[in-house]
Amino acid sequence: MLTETAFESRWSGRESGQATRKGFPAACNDSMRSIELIGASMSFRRNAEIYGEREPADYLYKVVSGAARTCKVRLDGRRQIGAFYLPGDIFGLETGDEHTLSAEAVIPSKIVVIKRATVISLAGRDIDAAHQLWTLTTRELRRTQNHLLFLNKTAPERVAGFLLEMAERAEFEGEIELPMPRQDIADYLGLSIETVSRMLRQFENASAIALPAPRRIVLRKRAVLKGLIA
Amino acid sequence: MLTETAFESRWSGRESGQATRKGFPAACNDSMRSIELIGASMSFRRNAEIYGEREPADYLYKVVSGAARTCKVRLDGRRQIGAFYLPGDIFGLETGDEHTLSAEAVIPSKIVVIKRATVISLAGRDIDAAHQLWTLTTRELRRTQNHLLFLNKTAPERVAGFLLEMAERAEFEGEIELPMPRQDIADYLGLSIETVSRMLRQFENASAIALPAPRRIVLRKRAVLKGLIA
DNA sequence: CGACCATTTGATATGGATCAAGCGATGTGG
DNA sequence: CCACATCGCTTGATCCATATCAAATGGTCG
Repeated sequence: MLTETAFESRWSGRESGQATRKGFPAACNDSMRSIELIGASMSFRRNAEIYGEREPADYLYKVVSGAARTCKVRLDGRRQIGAFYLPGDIFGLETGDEHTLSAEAVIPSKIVVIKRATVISLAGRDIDAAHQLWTLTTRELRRTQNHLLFLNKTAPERVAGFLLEMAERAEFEGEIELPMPRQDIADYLGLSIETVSRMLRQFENASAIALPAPRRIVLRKRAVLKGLIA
Repeated sequence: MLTETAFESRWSGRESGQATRKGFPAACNDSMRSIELIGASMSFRRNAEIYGEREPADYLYKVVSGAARTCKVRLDGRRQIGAFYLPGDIFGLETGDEHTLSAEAVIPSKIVVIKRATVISLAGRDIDAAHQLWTLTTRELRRTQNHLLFLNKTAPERVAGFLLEMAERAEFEGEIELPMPRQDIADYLGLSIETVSRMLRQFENASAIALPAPRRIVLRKRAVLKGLIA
């Protein structure tokens, strides 16, 4: 099956020529391109830790293939996911000297790593690099603010918002391949997996989406979802 | 009464020599000091809008006295407060070309305003200015991430976290003068005013705090509050 | 085929919202 | 100087959205 093959090549680790992703500001794929030149490429297995909370923030990371998440786990086991990073996205700059969140591979992933000091020292000499670094940070800030905003919405609003966000970042708008399990979505949205599941079912019953497989979501009526996010 | 006088001078608009605030990284009061030199000072009445959502983000702002909040109001009237800014804090850089949140004065406030283009062009020439701009953005990002983290906690955790955060920024740790009404706290924490009120009462019953006046909070047992935030 | 894991589905519990007074300051006009 | 209105806050009673608990189902891989 054609789509299944695409899915496999994109998410399962046998990445064949990391696809250029659509619907993404050019700057994001292009800025800090130098990272790929100077950085080292590393592979991570599913759920492998990329860095831990409180570890010194010595590196920046760029997703080549696969997907990463940042998160904070609390004593009682509750977990908040800070963000998901897809191919082309850069992460690890969220902080001062040490990481405030840990990072893990959602699925088998290739990540390019570069010393933070190199970037910062480059930014100290090259005004363009400095500007790129700032742009990147600003983008991260906007994303975080946006995330913050949906945490005081209702469950349907959160899930609809998540789907629309993923659709914008997806290779083909209108069809989403989710790299992450329901638990990750739940922890990102501050809901239980059961509620996430029920909301998806509800959207499907309203024929706003179709669910050919748990990790595959087809957006049928974008307007219905948009109407939900208030 | 001594403390009452301090309160008045700080929050009521007859600001006498904006106090240097304690417990705050030096960089925060010092960075972008130039703003005060080149910027224009403006006064805002209580609840006056400083800028609106979707307005072009042409300026940066620094609180001289008083307090500001950023927020987003939804169709149904629900409101999420993004952050509070106290004297010395800079805001308005959260975004790209237009503000994603609006900003208002919490109480009568003096705000210094500087053209964003000026700052950005300065940063384009001066590597130090660029670095300061980046530092400021990073700090904002960290604050936002931290805020994000408490939105999936329980009500007591959120309120305790808020008190500890305010205490750290307060002039005198151990005694907090809140510039904002309960509704603002509720909208910042994603709770109802009733719940905020009940949590405060609960902390008072546990003698973790004292409430000599609604806007005045004395921290008696910091450890109890810290224990609550999990 | 069988075991395991992720997901879905159903039943019940609960934290916090909402609804509805009451209360205490602050300010205003008589 | 005091009655009274107003506003912000608190308190109590009830309700509801979502969590939690408990199976059942389905998909994947050895």
